[in-house]
Amino acid sequence: MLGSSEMRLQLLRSSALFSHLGDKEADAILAEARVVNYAEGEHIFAKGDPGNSMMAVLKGRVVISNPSLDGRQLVVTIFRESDVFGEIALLDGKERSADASAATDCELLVVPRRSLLRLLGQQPELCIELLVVLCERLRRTNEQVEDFAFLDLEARIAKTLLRLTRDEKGASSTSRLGLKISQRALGELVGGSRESVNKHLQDWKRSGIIAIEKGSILIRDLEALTDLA
Amino acid sequence: MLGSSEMRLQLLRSSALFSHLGDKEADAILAEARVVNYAEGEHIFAKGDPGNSMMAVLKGRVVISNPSLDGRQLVVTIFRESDVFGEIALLDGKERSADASAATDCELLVVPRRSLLRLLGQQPELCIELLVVLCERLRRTNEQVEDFAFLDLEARIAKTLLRLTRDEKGASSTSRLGLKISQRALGELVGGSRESVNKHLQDWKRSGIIAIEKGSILIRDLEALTDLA
DNA sequence: TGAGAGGTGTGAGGCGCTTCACACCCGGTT
DNA sequence: AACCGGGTGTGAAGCGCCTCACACCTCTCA
Repeated sequence: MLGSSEMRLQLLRSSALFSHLGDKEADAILAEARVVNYAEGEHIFAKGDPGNSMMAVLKGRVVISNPSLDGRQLVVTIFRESDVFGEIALLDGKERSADASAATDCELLVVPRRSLLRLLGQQPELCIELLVVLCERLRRTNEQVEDFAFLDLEARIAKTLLRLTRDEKGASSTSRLGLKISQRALGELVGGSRESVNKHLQDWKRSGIIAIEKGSILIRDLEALTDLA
Repeated sequence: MLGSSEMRLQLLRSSALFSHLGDKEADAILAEARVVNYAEGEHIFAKGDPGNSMMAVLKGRVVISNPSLDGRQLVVTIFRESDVFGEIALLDGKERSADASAATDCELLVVPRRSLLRLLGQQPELCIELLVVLCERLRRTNEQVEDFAFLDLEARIAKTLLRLTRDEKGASSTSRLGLKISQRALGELVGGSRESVNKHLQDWKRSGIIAIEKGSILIRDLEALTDLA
């Protein structure tokens, strides 16, 4: 893997958190960080584990989810290239607050606790950057609480459907508003059963709001969907 | 109000966020911060307002809540002496993410955005302190999402009842495990209707888990309540 | 003294969602 | 070929919670 260090530097820079780092600091991080690969479906860490590192996604997707006592899962977030996760446990030194596993084959940059803490003390810039990341996280999570408290399942499905297509479009400009996701996975995202998800999708199909073909969901009437959410 | 500046300094120091500040820095904050009083029930800020300040509670209680489209309220947190709130909007420069109003008469230290940002750049200590505060917030909010997704109303009521008594005991050591709160307010805390809250409380009263007297709730069987949550 | 406001207790009806059960379709395996 | 696992479509039954409606109690205030 010679010659890949410049590439890694680029990747590191592409993440919002590290974008303002100088060469020296970026090198310092890279020197102490490891690159780790995970295969699709592989476990990265579990809620309750000691959290002595932070990860940046270099490649692939990572699912963050919460397990319930009876084995169900609630998917909290899906992280992609240039996202950073696992900061919480790293910063306060407590347990990991959720499960993380690889949604696709992926490549992660693992930054150990000590390195990052030291750097934080020296780099107010980085520190503030991290504050902003946490703020975004907090806003997103607050919104989730609100959604669960105020919206019914139909609205929550509509909302996450819209969010997912927005995210997809931003990342890789897919030809159309098509979304490939299993209904069970959608259920885990919105906190509902697979069956209920299916019934709402069928309703929408009948009213022409969406179409379903080859296991992927096409949005036909974006406005109607926005109204539902 | 001459002579109160030392007192304010003490109060400032009592908050976790500012506990590690040197005299010089604390003075710097105090010089630019204002002390503002709010009467019980008074509005402090509303979701969507521009957020150009952060507050520390010197005295009293502040309720943070989210409004729904149909006028209901979900109470997210209750802050008390030495807590800090409103950091999110301050840090990322966006709108306030929730409503804040005075649950009791209270006295707040209002730190303007510019002062704090400047200080953050100079004081890595403070910055890291703030990171920890945000982490705690995030853990708490994540837990709320989980609760809404996995627990039924009964369990949520039990859980917040326990949390409230714990918080009370920590602050002012009340003689017994008594908790004075209206059932409507409890409903807003757990995301349920006043009637449903009442029914569960009645159930518990019948089974001897709690007692209700003079509009305040006594916990009789703490263990049973813990099992429910 | 009587009226009104705010908190509490309780039942009836209804809606949304879950669970269970079963049928179907498709792609890969043996 | 027969077979499986995983994703999908659909109905029946049941439960939890909400809304509505109404009664009662207590405190405050005119």
